[in-house]
Amino acid sequence: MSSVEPRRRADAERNIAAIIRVASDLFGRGQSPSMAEVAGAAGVRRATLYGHFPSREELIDAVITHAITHTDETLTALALDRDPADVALERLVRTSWPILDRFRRLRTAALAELGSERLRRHHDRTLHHVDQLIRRGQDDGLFRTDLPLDWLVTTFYAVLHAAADEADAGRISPSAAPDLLTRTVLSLLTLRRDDLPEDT
Amino acid sequence: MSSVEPRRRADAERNIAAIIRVASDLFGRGQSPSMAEVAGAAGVRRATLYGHFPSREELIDAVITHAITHTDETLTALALDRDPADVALERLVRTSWPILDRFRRLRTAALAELGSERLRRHHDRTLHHVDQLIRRGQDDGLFRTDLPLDWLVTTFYAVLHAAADEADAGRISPSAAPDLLTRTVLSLLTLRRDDLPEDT
DNA sequence: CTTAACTTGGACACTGTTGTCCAAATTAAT
DNA sequence: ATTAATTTGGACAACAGTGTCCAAGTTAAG
Repeated sequence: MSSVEPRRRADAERNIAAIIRVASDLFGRGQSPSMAEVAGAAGVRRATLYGHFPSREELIDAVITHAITHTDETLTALALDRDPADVALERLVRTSWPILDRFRRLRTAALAELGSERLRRHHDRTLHHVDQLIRRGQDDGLFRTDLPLDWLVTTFYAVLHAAADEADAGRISPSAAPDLLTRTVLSLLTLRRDDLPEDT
Repeated sequence: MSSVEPRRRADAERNIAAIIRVASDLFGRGQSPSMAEVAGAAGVRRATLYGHFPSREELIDAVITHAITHTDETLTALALDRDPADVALERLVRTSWPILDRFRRLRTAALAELGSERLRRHHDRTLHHVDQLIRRGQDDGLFRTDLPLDWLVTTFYAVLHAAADEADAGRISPSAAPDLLTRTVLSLLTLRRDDLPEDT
C-alpha cells in the first residue's frame, strides 16, 4: 500500500487508530454513522477526521482494509485446515463468530456506500476461509453434498447473522449463543445419520 | 379502523392504491426510498402524495397495515393448522416464502424508521402463523425440541431471507429456490437422533 | 353543467450531511 | 526552546430530503 511513511506525529497516529476503531465498531453494528458521529465517538473534531480521511469513501475504505487484515489474522490463527472439518467448524463458531459477523456487516455497509466495484479489489480472502472449510468438509464426507456449496456458505452466514441480531436485541444471552449456534450450524451442515455412536 | 369513510373521489382512491402498491414494493426491497421516489414511481406529484399521507411516518404506517392484511389473508388461506406440521411447512415454503420475506423486510424498514414503539401496535399476527406452526410441529414430535422455539423461528426467517437475497442477486435461480429452501428448512427443523442432547 | 374534490407545478423554509477553509491554539519532536 | 506537525473552533457553500403552501388547472360526481 504505502512504501513512503510520511513520518507522522504520535498524536496523529493515535487519532487515526481511534477513528478506525470506533468507525469499525459503528459500521460493524450495521448502522450508517455520519462523519460527525464518527468524529465525536473518536473524541476528535470533524476537521481532524477530514484531515486524515479526505472523504467518507476513503474512511470506509480504510475501515474495510483494517477489518480484512484483522479478520484474516484471526482466522489464520484458528488453523481451520487442521482437524476434521466439523471440529474446525465448531472451533470457528465457538470462538470467533462475532468477528465473522461484524466483517459481514461491514462488507454490507461498504457495498451499499461504495458500490460493488470499489469493493472487489479487496478480494475477500476472509470469506474464503469459510468457503474452503465447508468444501473440505464436503470432500471428506462429513458435510452434506445434497445442497450446493454456495448455498451452504450462504445459510451458514445467515444463521450467524441471525444470532448476532438476537444477541444485539437481548433476546438470547451472549453465553447461550455459542451453544445454540454450534448446534444449529452443525446440524445444518453435517450429513444426516441416525446411527450416531454415543461417545461425547 | 375507520368508521367514517370520507367519501373520496375515484381518482383519489386510485392514486392512494398506486402509492401504497409502489411504496410496498420499494420498502419491501429493503431500500429506503425518498418521498420523491415514491411519488415518482406512483406517477404522482409530491404534493399529491403529501395530500394523502401527511408524513413519511404515516405512509410507512399505511404500508405496514396493508401488508399485514394481505399477508395474513394469504397465510390464513394456506390453512397451516391442517396436515402434519412438516407438510404444512413445506406448503408454506414452496408457495409463499417471498411474501413472508417481503413482509419481514418491510417490518425491518419500519422498525428502523418508526422505532419499535409505533410498530408494536401492529401486533404481528402475521409472524404468529409461523410461530404456531413450528410450535405445533414440536408438540407433535415432528420438529426438534433441543433448540428453543424462538431460535427456530429466527433461523427459519434467516434462511428465507438469505434465499431472497440470493435470488435478488441472481445467484440462485427462482426455480431452484423453493427446492433448496424446503430441504434446508426441513432438515433444520425436523428431529434427528444426532441432535439429541448429550446427557439427560 | 356546475360544483366540489383532487391534482399540479412550483416556490419556500428547515434540517442534516458532506466537504472546504482558515487563523489561532496546542502538542510532539529535535 | 524552537520548529513543525497537528488539532481546534467555527464559518461557509452545496446538496438532498422533508414538509408546507398556494393559485391555477383538471377531473369526477350530482
